Amino acid sequence: MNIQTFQDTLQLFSTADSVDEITELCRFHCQNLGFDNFVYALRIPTKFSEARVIIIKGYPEPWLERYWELGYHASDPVIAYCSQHVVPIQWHDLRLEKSSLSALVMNEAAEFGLRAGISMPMHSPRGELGILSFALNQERRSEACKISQHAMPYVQLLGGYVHEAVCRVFGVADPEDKLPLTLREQECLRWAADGKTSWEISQLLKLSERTVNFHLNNAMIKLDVTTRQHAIAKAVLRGLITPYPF
Amino acid sequence: MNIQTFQDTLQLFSTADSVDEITELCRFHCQNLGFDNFVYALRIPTKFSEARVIIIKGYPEPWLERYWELGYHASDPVIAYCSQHVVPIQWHDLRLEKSSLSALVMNEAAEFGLRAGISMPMHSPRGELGILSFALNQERRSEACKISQHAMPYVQLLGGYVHEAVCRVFGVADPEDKLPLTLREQECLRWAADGKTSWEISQLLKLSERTVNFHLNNAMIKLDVTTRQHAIAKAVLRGLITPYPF
DNA sequence: AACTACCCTGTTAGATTTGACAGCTACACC
DNA sequence: GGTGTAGCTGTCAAATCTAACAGGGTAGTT
Repeated sequence: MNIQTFQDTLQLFSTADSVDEITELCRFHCQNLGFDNFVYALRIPTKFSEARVIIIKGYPEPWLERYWELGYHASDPVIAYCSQHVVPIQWHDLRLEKSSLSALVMNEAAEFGLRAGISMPMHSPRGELGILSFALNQERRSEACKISQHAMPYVQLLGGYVHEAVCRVFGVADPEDKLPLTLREQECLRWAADGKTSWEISQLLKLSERTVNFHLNNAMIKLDVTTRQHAIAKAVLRGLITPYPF
Repeated sequence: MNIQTFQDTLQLFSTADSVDEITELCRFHCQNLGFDNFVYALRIPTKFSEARVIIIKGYPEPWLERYWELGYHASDPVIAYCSQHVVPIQWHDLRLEKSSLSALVMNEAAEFGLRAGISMPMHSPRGELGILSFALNQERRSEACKISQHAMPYVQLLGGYVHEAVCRVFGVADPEDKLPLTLREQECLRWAADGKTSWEISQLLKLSERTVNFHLNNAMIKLDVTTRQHAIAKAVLRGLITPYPF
């Protein structure tokens, strides 16, 4: 299939309005590109509770179950890569340290028939992270490389359209409650995330130390947490604050 | 140029390490795709409501000047579209209301030789927004449509690589070479980011409270900070830890 | 005038973290 | 055997944060 024809099929995602339709389209492209399995996972930072995860399944069910049960998402090198980049990666290009948790996850995946593959990260405006992956149960390494290499541009293109379709179907585009934090709360949090103590922040903002604690406390209440660490992790993850240099 | 050859040329962005190199590569692709002008703009959120903007120029200078002077970015329909989407748009597909500010901007752009075009939005992990645009000074509308249509997939692919290159060159979110946190350090940090106290973490990991503090202290030393908050902000921003589902 | 949202400040007690002093085991590598 | 790295545990004092009790203000809306 040449690129223009491929591009035309992508328009189908614009009209898909159910999970099943999207799944079918993905399955089609998966086969078409010569892969055995696919999965698309979307992480949506939610209000004050935890993140919400949506999955379009085309992976072996036993693996997905094991994956979530053992919390492999925390060590998955693909997720680590995707949360930092915007272009696709072939799994064999991931730099893994031997006998690391990351390597363990990848090895176990291989046992479930996910031996090689390619993943495309998608970031959207409100911090959503989507990952579209295609996998091969291919023994021969050179063959797998060839297929992955060839699929690179197609997967990158697909990523955007799958992402938009899923976001649309699940109504992710809610612009509501964008900034639950007031200006002062953001300022104080940002400095706290920069390692400043309450007293130091009070000097920076020319406030009393009590006021700084007041704002930070309000921020913690709004974020539904009880420590500054948790508040900062949450705020950073959903882009509510952007700590300075580093 | 077929898609595989095109994909190969994209790898050049990975090694570009100056604005000039990136500009040259963009200029090449601009001509190659049949366009007259291009521009890539990257908006990096810094403080609250403030932002840093980086521009790779391939647009008529007088237009860029006028654009910034009159604050057109506030009414630019391309920016409005790009801040909400992840797939490219052909300008003539933008829904404009007559005699709106948006229409005014587009009309004026046309007077500067930017009559038709296509733009690709790029969002990255920490809220950066990149927009890669190619423009045509083409009188005949049908001709322009054809070129834009054909360029769609190429521009979408280009977007990711230009974006990564610019972010790398300007040190946006540069992880200054991964600091290796040990397994235990990551675990402790992850739980701390989830609002757990040292004692709670010790129960979760079946360690003594002292040991948890020991690991967290080591993590803080490696990250060159003096508080847990700072350590967590840094680790989260660099993707060293992933506190939430995922 | 009442209500709301945001901002500012004070005190106190108890929990938690930070930084310093110690010491121990296990494994890999040269 | 020595060296390095990673992991584990202890005590103690000072710094810092959390949570609770207070109180004050401005500005804009209904």
